[in-house]
Amino acid sequence: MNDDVMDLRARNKQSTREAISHAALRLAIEQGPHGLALVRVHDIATAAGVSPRTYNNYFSSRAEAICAFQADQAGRAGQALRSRPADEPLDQAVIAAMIELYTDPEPDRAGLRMIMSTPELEGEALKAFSMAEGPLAEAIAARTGTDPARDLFPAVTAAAIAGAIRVAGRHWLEPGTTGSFATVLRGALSCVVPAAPPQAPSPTR
Amino acid sequence: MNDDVMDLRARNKQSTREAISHAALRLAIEQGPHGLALVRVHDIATAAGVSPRTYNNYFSSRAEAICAFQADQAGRAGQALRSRPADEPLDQAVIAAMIELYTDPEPDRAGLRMIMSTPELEGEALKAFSMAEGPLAEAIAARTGTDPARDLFPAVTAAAIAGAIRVAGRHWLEPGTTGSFATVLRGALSCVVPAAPPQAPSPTR
DNA sequence: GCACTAGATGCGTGACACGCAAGTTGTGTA
DNA sequence: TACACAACTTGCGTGTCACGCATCTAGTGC
Repeated sequence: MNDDVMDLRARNKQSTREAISHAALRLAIEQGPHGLALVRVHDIATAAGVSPRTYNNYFSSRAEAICAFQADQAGRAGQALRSRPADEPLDQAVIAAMIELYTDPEPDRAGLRMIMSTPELEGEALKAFSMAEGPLAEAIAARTGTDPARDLFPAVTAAAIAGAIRVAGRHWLEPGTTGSFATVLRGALSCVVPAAPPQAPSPTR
Repeated sequence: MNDDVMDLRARNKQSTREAISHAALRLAIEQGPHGLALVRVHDIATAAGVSPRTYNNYFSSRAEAICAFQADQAGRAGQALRSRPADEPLDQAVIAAMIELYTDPEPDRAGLRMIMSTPELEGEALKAFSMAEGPLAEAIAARTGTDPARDLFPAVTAAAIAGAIRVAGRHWLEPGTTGSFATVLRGALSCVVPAAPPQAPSPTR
């Protein structure tokens, strides 16, 4: 996709981006879901070692900065699915790919709880998860030999996968839930991902 | 749910809310997806016949006001599913209920395009669609006799349904798509909603 | 008819996103 | 190595916004 060897510029850019989003998430966690308003842009920028103006060059809202990690991770979903062997059934490939992507390492409970149970972050969190949908749909279409422009199956399945991951996360955060995130995720995904697309493609036009 | 007879206060409140959200959506459509920033709070309030301060008593952001109709509609999804006969298979009930909810009347293309293809509105639009999930999950659990606290099936399916509706909307807006929204919606939903929950409930703990 | 309460409005404040222009640091070339 | 160019950072100024608070208005119930 892109060179393993990035420019110094690109690497600096990447690392300040990570510094900002990491600082934003850390400060948000410190204040908790009810004190989000207390996390000022100035604090995030200072904690990341940049000026407030630079923070705004990278993110146009606090929510975006806080959820950047989730968004980046979701953006890798398509690639994760493509890396599975082509002869694997769709459901098994999806489950294996998503478990690898989302449990290596096991998610940080505090961070996940922050972005998933803070009303002000809800929209941005949904946006982050939905970033997986486009690439996922393409990967599904490629794997199943369906034409995404004519058949809704890839896009719908991608949306269902993103939704299942979200639901799994929410459930995993509930008090009393034992078991690894991988187990929960497998259970959620197996509810909605078929082994193969339906024979009669859904008509679209 | 609530009395058919609302008091005058409640009716006024409801109509003010609708006036504001309607004005917000109308002005947004006038400016188009690329001119959203030109829609000022003051304009919305004036168009709705209230003061800017009152606008803020109802909505805490322009996006929220613009997407209020979608959010309200999504909030009725659970009720729509419950109104289907109890002996109908899950998939047929869901499809019938969602088609009734979302095609009576046929959606307004301009409005739907506005909220679904404007980046600044994306988060709020996703939030609006996701408002269907909670009630839908409860209705699904009730219909299938599953315990939502122990089985992920209802919540995952609800999320998949919301996602399918979203994808159907996006597809229906694409140029070159003929056919009613009902047709597209049926095709999308039939990709992910099973006739019955899987025999072995997904383990959750 | 009257006291009470929910909602509407005006004002003031703190924060934020972003355009602009200047300064700083990395890159490719002679 | 030196230099010209491009990318990135920063400070400043501006317009907008969300919201707390106090006040006024209109609907409700006795």
